[in-house]
Amino acid sequence: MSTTATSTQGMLSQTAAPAMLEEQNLPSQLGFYSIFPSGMSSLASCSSSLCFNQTLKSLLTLPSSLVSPDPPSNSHNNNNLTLITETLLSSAGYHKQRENLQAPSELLGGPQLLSLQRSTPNLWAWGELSDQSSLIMRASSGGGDHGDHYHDHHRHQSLGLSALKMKKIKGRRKVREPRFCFKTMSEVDVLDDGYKWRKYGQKVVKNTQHPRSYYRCTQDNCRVKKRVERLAEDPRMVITTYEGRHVHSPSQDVEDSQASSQLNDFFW
DNA sequence: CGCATTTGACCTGCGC
DNA sequence: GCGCAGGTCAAATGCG
Repeated sequence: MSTTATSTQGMLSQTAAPAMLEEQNLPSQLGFYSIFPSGMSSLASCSSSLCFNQTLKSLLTLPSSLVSPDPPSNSHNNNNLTLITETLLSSAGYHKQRENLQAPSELLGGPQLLSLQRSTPNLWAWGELSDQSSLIMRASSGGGDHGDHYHDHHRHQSLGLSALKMKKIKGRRKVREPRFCFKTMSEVDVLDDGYKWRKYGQKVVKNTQHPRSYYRCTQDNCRVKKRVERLAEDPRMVITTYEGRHVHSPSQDVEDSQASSQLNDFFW
């Protein structure tokens, strides 16, 4: 089902034209940011893939210190994405417009190219990994999800980790990598973001027509994952959720790597 | 033949 | 405690 988008290799330069950014209310109680490059207020005026690439690559090349405070000062108030968007947009010449919040129906029906979503409230706090067992977990999994935890469990058992210690690990709240979402209008599911991904699962989510696909970065030691699904209310919209930070620069064609090298000094 | 994808099974978390 | 749903694994399969 998934196909790779034709590669559009435009980088968003530091002098990019300003855009409008709107925060909108959704039924999910999550804040969505929609980015409209200047002069491109409708889908017809811009290739969605191009817009996606431009903005996403800029996001992916932000200094990690700006992307994710580690740990965040308030684990119950995840503002990582807000920080991402505001920092990125100001540095890239975008500006934000909070006025005229749109209703959900307008959001779904209106012209939009790409949006960012705040991470869900991160109840799996960052700041609580301070003891030895937690450090083991983090070092081995990179602070992974429950799947990594599951394998860490077996790994630790094989290494002879005491049952008491395992119980201590299991009793801890897990750590989640920083996450953010893009909502893109696109015919293809997997948009080119400069990184190479391997699909490791697909799941039909309840009450949705379209399956959710799970991808993992193919780079060794890079544990970044992404989920790709189509919006139930509007199958034209693709929701891409990134989790984690890349520990390498994007794998790209020669000409593209040259074009993007300026911003790839910082990667995650 | 090697690598990517598919897909059923399994595990964990969460709500009731 | 139980059942459900989401997320991941890994063997099977497909493809270049």
